Amino acid sequence: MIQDTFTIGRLADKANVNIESIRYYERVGLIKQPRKPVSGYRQYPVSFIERIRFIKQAQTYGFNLLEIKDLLKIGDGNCRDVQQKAIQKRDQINQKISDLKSLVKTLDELISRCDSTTSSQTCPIVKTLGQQRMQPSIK
Amino acid sequence: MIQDTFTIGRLADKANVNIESIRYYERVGLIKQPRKPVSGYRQYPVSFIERIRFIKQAQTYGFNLLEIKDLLKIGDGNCRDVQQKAIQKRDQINQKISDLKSLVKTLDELISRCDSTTSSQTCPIVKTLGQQRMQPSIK
DNA sequence: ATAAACTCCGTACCTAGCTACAGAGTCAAG
DNA sequence: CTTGACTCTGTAGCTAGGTACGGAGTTTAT
Repeated sequence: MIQDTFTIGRLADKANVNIESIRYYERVGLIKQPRKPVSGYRQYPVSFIERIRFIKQAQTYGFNLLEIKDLLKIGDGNCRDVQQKAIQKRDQINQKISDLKSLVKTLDELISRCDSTTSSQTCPIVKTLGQQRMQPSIK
Repeated sequence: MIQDTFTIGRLADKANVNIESIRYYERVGLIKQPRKPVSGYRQYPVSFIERIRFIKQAQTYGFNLLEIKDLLKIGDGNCRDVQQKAIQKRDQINQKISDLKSLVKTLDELISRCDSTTSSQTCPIVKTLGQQRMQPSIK
């Protein structure tokens, strides 16, 4: 018989998070409580593994749980309501990408020529991103 | 006469952060205490504006203060010691970029065709990043 | 059929990253 | 030369995002 649902412990294991984190995500509305049939034990379908991994990944890109909630909502079906939000998110992410690219470029330069030039007075990494731009932080 | 140093309040203003944050960054070693001549008031050179903005920007890309400290250290001169670290950082950031690109791609698709297709059972955004990869989180 | 392992809920605790406050000293405009 | 704004240090408090714990019920391996 194929295992098609997981208990919370198995899920936590598969998604590589703490059990308590899962219950926390449920509490704050990032995942909804699955059915709890017989005993009261949560029965998670496999899809939850991906969803939780997504949450974890997205965090490392600088999204907070509220923003992640938005992203998940966009993916969760009725995107007509959130199309505008999707566009904003996309633009925001594109901005991140281009900033990160400048950072990589600077790192590359530093990596390849830090043998020759010693101690430049001005820090090039900081200069890369330190300019005023202040994206309006979509909420 | 040209204004070439700032008090903490002016700096906070220019860099668009709270005064207390600046003192906090000092405490945790992200910026070093500038000279405090006459009165004990901190005198910041202009370069600190960029530095603090950099810290703020970097945070929005998912770097924590420790990682930002590393990045700043790389930029701060003797990069011979930290060249290896720079390479790791670059690779880590490149990974972020490519993940974010997939996310943008998915968002684009959703944006353009969510009018036609209604309610796909599987969430494509989650699928994009939810796969196991687990970059080893350089420390 | 019982012990070990798992889960339940609620609440309390923890760390990172700020942010506020108190009480005292300093500066600058009128 | 005073009054209001600014800064000092030190310490306390706050929010987000978890993490741990206690006491009770459930499941499973033997």
